[in-house]
Amino acid sequence: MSALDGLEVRRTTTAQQLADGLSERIMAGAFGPGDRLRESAIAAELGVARNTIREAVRILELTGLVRYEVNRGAVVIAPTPENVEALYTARERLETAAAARTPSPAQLDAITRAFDDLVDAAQTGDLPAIVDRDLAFHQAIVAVLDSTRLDDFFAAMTKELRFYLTVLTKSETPDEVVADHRRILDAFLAGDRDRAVAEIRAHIDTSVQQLKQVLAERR
Amino acid sequence: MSALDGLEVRRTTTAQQLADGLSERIMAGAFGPGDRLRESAIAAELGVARNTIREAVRILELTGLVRYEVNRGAVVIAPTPENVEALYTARERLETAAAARTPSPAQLDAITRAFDDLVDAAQTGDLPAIVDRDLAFHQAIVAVLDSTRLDDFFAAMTKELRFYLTVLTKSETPDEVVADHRRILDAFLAGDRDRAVAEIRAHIDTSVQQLKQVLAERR
DNA sequence: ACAGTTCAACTGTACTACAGTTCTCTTCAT
DNA sequence: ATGAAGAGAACTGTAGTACAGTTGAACTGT
Repeated sequence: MSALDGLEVRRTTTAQQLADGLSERIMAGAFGPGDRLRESAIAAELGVARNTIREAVRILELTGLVRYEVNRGAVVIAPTPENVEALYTARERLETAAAARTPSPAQLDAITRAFDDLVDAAQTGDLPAIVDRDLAFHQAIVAVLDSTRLDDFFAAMTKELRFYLTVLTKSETPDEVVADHRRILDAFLAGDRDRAVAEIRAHIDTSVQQLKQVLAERR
Repeated sequence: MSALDGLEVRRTTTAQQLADGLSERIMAGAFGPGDRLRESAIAAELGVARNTIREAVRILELTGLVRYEVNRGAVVIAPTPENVEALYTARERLETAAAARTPSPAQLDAITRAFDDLVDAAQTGDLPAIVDRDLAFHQAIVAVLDSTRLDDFFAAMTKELRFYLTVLTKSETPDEVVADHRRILDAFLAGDRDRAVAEIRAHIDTSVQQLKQVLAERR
């Protein structure tokens, strides 16, 4: 602990900060799926130049929350059925691949802790927190793959998914969520890799079915 | 075949075209690892405005060929040992996960064709072509995962890797390359998933060792 | 060889401008 | 009412200029 801890000149650009801020607001629902991000409006409101906003939005594109359409600018991604399907397929592949491996004690510990956190959140009933912990649990599973690149990739998908979930609010009760994940955790703790794979597959399958139903109803 | 085939108004932006062009040039070695992309120079040379170049480079960042450093601008990625290691680890996880699945006949066919292409290239001895076909073979393996998102992710890594390989020129002979891949293909064709996984693991392992050695010698 | 200084080059950001595209609203014909 | 058409507003994509702050490299004195 040095005497200079915490002292740090701003080691970031305005555009980066704007990207972070915009990201937060989008995740919080200030912009819905499919909404356009109008540059001049945002620039005026935040008191920065339009090209700076443009850069910020390009940075946002990196995280996958928006995509560019020619002559229409940045558009917030929308949960189309195909998109949701593709997202969950990728998740399933990664998580089952992870479950097929033998986790290190530390990794097993991290998964267990993530589960405990989920249980805590479920008891309070705080829905956004539950979603957060749910996704963190799965991130801990993917970490068993021991690959930072895959961790990052999964984290990006998680961000996208969390956004969809805030929009779609799926219907499972907290108790069901906990029960689902407990089965997965048990399989891991028992060292039964086949069962872990199967549980994860089942869990993701029901999740995607639910989501697709919510999507269909929204029409 | 309509009378209007091929007629297409440019459905892309200048920045996108610039990004594509720059990407090509980087892949071709016009910029080496660690080189900075100087905005004003490029803008002047190509006759576009600097902010357009900036956008182009931000788009480039999406594909992973450059990354931004504060107050230094865009820098071409460099093959550090950690980076190469991380890349190959992610590859190994994805490819072995794919090999653990049962490929559809079409997928098996695609893998076989990719191998044949590799053999053709090896016979001509055209090194860049060999690298291309090599990577295409592995892309075909990952396709067994049946996930477009993972396909895209792998393709992005492939782009990065191809860039490194053009810089590093590893030492395997074409014959060795073909032999290596033939073993993998055989395991797939035999439907022996365990052997396929093992062969892939071995192949990637030797690749990464070779690359790391080349890296060490370059110092 | 080394620390300090200086200066040119470059990035990050702001502001202005304008052509071309998309969106919206109104008008007109069915 | 409904839909087609057209006009105008709003917005994006791009160009160009400007300037403060940072970085890197040459230069200086030690």
